[in-house]
Amino acid sequence: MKPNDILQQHEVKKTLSRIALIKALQTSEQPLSENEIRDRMLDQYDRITFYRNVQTLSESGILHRIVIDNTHVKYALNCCEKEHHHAIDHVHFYCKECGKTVCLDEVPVQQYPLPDGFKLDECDVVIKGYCKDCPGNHNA
Amino acid sequence: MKPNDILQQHEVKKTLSRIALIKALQTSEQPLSENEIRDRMLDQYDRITFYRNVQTLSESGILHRIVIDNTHVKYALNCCEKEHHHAIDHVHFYCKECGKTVCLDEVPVQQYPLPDGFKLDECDVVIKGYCKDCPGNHNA
DNA sequence: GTAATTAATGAAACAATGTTTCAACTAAAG
DNA sequence: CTTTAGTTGAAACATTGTTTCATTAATTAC
Ligand SMILES: [Mn+2]
Ligand SMILES: [Mn+2]
Ligand SMILES: [Zn+2]
Ligand SMILES: [Zn+2]
Repeated sequence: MKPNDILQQHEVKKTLSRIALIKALQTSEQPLSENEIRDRMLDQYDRITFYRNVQTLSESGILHRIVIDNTHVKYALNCCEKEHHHAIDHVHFYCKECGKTVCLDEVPVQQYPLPDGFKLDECDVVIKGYCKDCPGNHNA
Repeated sequence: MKPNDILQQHEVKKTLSRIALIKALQTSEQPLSENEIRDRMLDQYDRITFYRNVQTLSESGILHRIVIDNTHVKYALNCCEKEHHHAIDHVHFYCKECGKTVCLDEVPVQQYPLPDGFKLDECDVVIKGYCKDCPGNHNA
């Protein structure tokens, strides 16, 4: 789907930096870090604008943030089908060796019991391990 | 259990700043942020030492870090019973209104299917919502 | 208890991620 | 084309965390 159409469909203004951001994410099968996106946006990249657009586009349901840990954050386009506003309903995988991150779109987060009176809003699940391209025999 | 005994049992040096850190965490039922710990450590607090001790004590199984998101991290003592080295086997809850964080020690993280060849190392589950003391009627 | 050894501490400087303010600019609507 | 409301980018700042290295404290050997 074309960046222009995605923006129009979600009713946010079509600007050059947003189009470049969406294009950058479309060049990859996997979620990307800010630096990986910067490298793909070339001169259309500005840090402040990037962070603002991440917020706007994530609120409008175009993309989602994946917090691996406090120092690693990835960004991915949402599946075109789903238009949830901020609910990430699937699990994420992170390879501790190569850093590759995968949206496991087919793996829904499970329901966990909460103490009485507690209300659930969202549930983040990040699985860390080693992808099939990485041996990861770190203790063998 | 006394800080001194905890440190001895896990075979790390008994220093003033480590004892003060453990004491600080023991004053609270819930996980604490760095600032909340600082306020409880008074003049025994130093940022660099704090971060180094968090690393050492977490590697030795005395405490664990809870990454709520990239800007909110909490710290909690491990249950005395369990001596897992870095495996957090339980789910965490975070109240979006008051920031209170709860170790749901009785709620184990569930098993999720991974793509072929992928190896699991750890799985972080953070549930965000509203605790029983917070209405959280943010859209009602 | 004292000396020797080994690890921990704290100052300074830095790094990564993200935010706020505000003037200039651009996209969308009329 | 003009207006207007939203977007951009510069500067400065905030938070979380690390690295280096000289000094200091904790443990071990005597
Ligand atoms: Mn995803
Ligand atoms: Mn916990
Ligand atoms: Zn890998
Ligand atoms: Zn609350």
